[in-house]
Amino acid sequence: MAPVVEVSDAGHCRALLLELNEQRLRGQFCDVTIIAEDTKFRAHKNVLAASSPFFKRALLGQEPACPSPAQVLELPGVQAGVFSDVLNFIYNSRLAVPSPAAARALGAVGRRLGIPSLQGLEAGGPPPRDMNGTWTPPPPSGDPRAPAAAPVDLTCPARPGETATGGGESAPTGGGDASTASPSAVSPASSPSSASASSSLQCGLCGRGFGSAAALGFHAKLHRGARRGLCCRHCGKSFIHVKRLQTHEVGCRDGDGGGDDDVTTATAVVTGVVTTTASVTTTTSVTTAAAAAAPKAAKKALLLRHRALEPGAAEQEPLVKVVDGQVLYLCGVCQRSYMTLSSLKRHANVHSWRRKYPCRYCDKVFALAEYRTKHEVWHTGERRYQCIFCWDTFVTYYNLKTHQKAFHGISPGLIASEKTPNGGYRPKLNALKLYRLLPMRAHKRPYKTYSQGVVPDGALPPPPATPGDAAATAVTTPQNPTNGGGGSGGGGRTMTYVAKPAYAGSAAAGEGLCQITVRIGEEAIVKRRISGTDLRGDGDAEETTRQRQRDDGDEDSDAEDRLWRPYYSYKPKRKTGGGAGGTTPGVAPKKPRWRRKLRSLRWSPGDNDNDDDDGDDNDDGDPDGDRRPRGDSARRRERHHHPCRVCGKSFPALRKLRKHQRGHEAGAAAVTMTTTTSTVGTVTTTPPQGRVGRRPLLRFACPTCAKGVWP
DNA sequence: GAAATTCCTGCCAATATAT
DNA sequence: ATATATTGGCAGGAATTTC
Ligand SMILES: [Zn+2]
Ligand SMILES: [Zn+2]
Ligand SMILES: [Zn+2]
Repeated sequence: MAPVVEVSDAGHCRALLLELNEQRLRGQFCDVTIIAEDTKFRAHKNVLAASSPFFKRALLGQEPACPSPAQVLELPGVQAGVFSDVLNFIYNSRLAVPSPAAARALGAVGRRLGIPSLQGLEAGGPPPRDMNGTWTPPPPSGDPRAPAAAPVDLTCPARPGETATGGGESAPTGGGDASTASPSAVSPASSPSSASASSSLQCGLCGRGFGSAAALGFHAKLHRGARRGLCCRHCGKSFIHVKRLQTHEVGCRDGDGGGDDDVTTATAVVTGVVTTTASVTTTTSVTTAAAAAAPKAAKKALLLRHRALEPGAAEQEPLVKVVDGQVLYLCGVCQRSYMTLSSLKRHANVHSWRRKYPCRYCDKVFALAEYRTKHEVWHTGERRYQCIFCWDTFVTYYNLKTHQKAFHGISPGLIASEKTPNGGYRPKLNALKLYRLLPMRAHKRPYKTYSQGVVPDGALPPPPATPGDAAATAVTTPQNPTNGGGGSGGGGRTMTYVAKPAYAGSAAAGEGLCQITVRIGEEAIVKRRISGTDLRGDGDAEETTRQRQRDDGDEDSDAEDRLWRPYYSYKPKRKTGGGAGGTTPGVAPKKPRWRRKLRSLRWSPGDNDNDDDDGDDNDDGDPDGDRRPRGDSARRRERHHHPCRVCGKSFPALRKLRKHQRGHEAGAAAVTMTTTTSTVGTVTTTPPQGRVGRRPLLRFACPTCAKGVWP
């Protein structure tokens, strides 16, 4: 039967797409993150899946590279700027491509994503019709051919066979809306052909004409940041936040009048600072010849700072000075000095951000690989730090140390290594490790290549291992093979460390709850004695650990190696006067370091929870004004977790936990301990039955496989 | 103000690249 | 194959943030 009224809105599709794009740009309802290079793009799964068979498959978890439905999808080998264009096309059904090279890049990505309209851009060849959606590695990119072409205006043509009411089996592409009518029929943005006619509403960048100021405004917005890599128009520095890019561009434009000889000015300023700093000691030489030029105005300094932020500037030839025969490498941006060139180069990245290290699990990006690694444990919850007294495991070194201080009375200074005035690590010669560092369970990323291009981080790893479920077979290469014992200790020394009772008054007064005997030499022996309260007769659990050579790449022996991992590292002792004082003796008074921490966290577009915070233009010296938002939920969960070792009750703060535990101490006279026995090779273990002063079983971590539940 | 988290840097093993 | 260069993990204190 015929409908009474038929409603149709020719502009509906266009309006819908406009709104979707607005939402994307605001980060609203975004439910997927796409990573291209090191830039993360928030988008809508629906839209992506409707536009690209590859995305459809990947987001359904049907891609080989992505076997499970993903919230985060990485596109190895796709340039961020190119993918930004792809996204813009998907969400706008049109795109202005500025150059033939860009068109080719766009076409290549379009082909791999299976977006028909983009495929045709690639190298002029006929677009491959069938796209199975499988992600293929990027072809070697050096294609110098340059088919001449004016900036391509790519407007998604109507799909053949599509009707105005849609209804194709596959969802329409991002440009599908345009298919409802010919593009020229859509009201707000008219066709490019008609565009040039109305010069009043014409985009100054691409020449496209628009039917309304609003449409033009919207279009212009896409040009501005359009998330197309978010690069500064003046210097090319890339950003993740539009606001930061805009702020930067203002300063960048202002500074650009400075001319080209600013580099020498820069070095002059730098060396000026150097002499000031080094005047205390004896500065012998400063390379990087720079005639002392008159320092310019603050604007110049700003420019200098900005120049230093340019890609590559921070990595340029290092300033070197020699102080007391010691070569120091100076950062040209912040004038910090480093003992090693590699330290300087590593540091330089916090200025240049040439390499970026995005978190696998969230939108954070880091300037150092190590920062990222440390951050990611908050997602995985992996507990690698294991106390050798109680075998409890901890996520961070800090947690371990806090635990050992609180529960075993170990003062950190007693075993701490020396630090250089710069804060660098200088291992104590006889540093005893009273903990054990379990190997990382996360799949190790390949090292970044030398070339400046950032190596894609590879396909996403398998779903994050939950703290309890990783088997020992997942162990990667053992780390930190501090093989000091073999060298010097052949004779075998015995050291005894007596730890205090876990709680005052819990064990017999004055008697150690734990006693560990460490024999140093070829064969390491760790004795663990639980005095007084031991239920097992002699109360002596002994472990023998032998240093072994690593078998690279052998998974099985890796897993086994874990059992063999020495409990400590030994290095020949260097006498320090101190002793039991607690504070590290013999440590030279540290040079006060009034240096700011350089923010290395960045936030991706679409992470709109933080956009409000970004608005602050406080000039705190932070180049990008990054501010860490109010905390990450996962981290909060972690830090709010302070379970009582007696009853297991959790407390948000350690203070409250301690207060609570004092209540236990009154009745702690009857503390009972079981012996935990390990024999190398078979690892027989006595579960902590009825043990007081331990977490409940569920929280007990296996010392060998770090499983959360005791077998 | 204390606790927790992040930043930092010397050192060095692991890895990438050059020869 | 070896030699050299670079990357990243680590300790543990400083700086900063959070409670
Ligand atoms: Zn610097
Ligand atoms: Zn993260
Ligand atoms: Zn412990």
